[in-house]
Amino acid sequence: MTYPLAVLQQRVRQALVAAFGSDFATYDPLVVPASNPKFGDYQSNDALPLAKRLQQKPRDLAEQILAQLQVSDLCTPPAIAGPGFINFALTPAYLARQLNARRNDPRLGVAPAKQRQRVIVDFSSPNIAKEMHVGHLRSTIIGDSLARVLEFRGHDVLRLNHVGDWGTQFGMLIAYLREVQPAALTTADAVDLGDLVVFYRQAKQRFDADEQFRETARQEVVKLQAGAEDSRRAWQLICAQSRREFQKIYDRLDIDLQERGESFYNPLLPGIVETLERTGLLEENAGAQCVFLDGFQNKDGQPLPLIVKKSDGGFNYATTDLAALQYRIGKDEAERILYVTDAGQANHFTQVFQVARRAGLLTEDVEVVHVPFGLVQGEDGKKLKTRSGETVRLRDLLDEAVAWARADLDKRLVEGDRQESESFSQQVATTVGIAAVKYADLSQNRTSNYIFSFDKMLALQGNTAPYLLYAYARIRSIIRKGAIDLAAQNQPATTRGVQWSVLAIAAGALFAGSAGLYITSRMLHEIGTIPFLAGLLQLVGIGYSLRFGSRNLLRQRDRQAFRQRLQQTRLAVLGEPRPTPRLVGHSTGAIELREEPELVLAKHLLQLDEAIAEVETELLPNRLCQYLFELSQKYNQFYDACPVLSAPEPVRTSRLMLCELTARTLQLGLTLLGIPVLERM
RNA sequence: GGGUGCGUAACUCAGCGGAUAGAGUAGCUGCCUUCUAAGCAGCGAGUCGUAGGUUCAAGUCCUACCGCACCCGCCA
Repeated sequence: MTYPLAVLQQRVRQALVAAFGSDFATYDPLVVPASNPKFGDYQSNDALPLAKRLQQKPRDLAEQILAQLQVSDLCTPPAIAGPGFINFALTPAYLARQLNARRNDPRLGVAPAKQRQRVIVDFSSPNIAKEMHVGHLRSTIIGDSLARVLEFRGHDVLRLNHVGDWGTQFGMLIAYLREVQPAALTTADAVDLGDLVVFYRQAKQRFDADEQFRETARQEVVKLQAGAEDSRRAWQLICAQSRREFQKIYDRLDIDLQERGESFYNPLLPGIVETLERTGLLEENAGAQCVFLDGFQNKDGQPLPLIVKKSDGGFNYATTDLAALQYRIGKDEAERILYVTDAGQANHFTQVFQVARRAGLLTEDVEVVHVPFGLVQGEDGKKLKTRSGETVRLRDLLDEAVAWARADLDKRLVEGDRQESESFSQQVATTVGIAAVKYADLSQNRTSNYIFSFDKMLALQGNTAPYLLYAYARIRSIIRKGAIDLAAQNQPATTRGVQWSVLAIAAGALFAGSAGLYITSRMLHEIGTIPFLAGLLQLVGIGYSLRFGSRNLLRQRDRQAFRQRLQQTRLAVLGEPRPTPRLVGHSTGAIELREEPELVLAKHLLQLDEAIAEVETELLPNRLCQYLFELSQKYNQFYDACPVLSAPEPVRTSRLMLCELTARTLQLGLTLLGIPVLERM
């Protein structure tokens, strides 16, 4: 099962070899979707650039390619047009065959990557003791989506939350904590994060205003780094409080993330400086240990240093990033590392990567990519600053999005004279609101700045999540009705649906099983975070890679089980009368395509792999959004023009199956964006 | 001053060296006795910042300039 574009590329390559020799065996043909539907579905541009190389006119070359081209099994006879384009139009029979072949494939024909890689996606990364705000939204949402796509393609993905759990701000926080709430140093849960944010501000005020306090704070950092018991305890307390609050956000957003903060790399920092010393890169400047960079200058044209050890003896973030790189390559065995952070850090990463290369920490076989995204700006076009006091908290943003969606739903319920349960309304509003927030972010090219606006983000028309979810819900509605009819006609009553009691038992078993898995995987994880024990494990011969693999397996099964439970809860809450039988397997009919909207929809369904492949290589989730939006548009056009349930057989069954494939494609795509679907809305 | 990114319809943005540059919003006009109208069909809207260059072909690549934003030695 291969997608049309890949097949055509292959055929063009074969034709080129036949026409011009084996030099073209490794040539990458320029086959692309047609620029305009009137030219067909795909076009080859290969004749044009070859004109120079082969000293012939493009149209003549096109003729020769055409003479060797064998595509009669999928296209109408191709035609040469314009200066030398070759246009392809897929036949309805081929489209139908391809779609039929995908009906029982959960991957919808999207093949796993040929070369599976171990990929680290470093994203989200908020700072401890601060609240997550809109600035974290982009990293979190984009990073999650990229990780999902890479996982779907079969890569071994490690999602790391590089939280800011270390650094000078902790000196300030601990010093202040010691001053105003000494009880917190000994009693658990004496403060909560709501207070902690205020607490941070107060500490900062104190820090800015009082020279003496600044000195105390500095000493506190030294004590913490030296491992003083009570300082460490205060630090852990602050981290734990913060972590709990972050987790609430991640749960709401359905983000799976493994915390491994900056402090994790602390033991490796002196080694990094030693390595730099040994490789002769380290220089002292004004009391600081630095590496002077190639191609970076300061205002006076002097080489710019990357400081790895401050004059006060402390390390800073560049050192931590170098250590993290070393660990991720050496211990995690990463082959590709993605850093999903704002574009403002581009310089920093270029510098760190440069030093890492020169020091031999980073070798050619590892790909490190800074995946930048634009700023979150206010309506005034200025950056939304953390300390402005005007920054929108993520919590509030999500609340507001949900409230907005709820108001809209309530209005629709009144207008449509519908009665729905409170839990239904809550479920729909929550899903739609959060989906809207995610989609608004993902659907934009991440490199451009993002003008933050409730109005636009939560608009429920146009290229938005609600539009896609609505298209999905409409399809499911048809399928429910159509499938039930089909069942009444064709199926004995005994096979109808699943008993709720059976479901309940299954859910219970799943829960128990996954809890067990969770505990096991958690233990393995905890062991792994203690370097000594991890080393011991290696000694016993388990081996790091084995551990990594098994943990991922467990995590994946764990996740699947959780998702299934969630799905069941959703069904129950949404009050669906009975589980919807899948069409696949119920019907002996096949997809046949006659009407134009059916063909247009079919062709688009067969471009899913192109969209996914683009996200994987370009790391731009907006390409997938664009694909899904166009798919929804094409489905809605089909919906308008082609009645499904009232159509005579075999058209009815064929269209029902087309609906089902569209629904599954939408669901898969949205899942890869981190957005769940709704059966009804 | 140096660096990075951006500049496309009234607004928000897509755009992969290829044929006549696309969506969505907002505005206007139609379409619900028929599968969910959060929908569909239609209309208007452009010197792709400016000027050069590379190329058979440039919104896309290169150079310069203009404008905006961000980064630039001990924060991350």
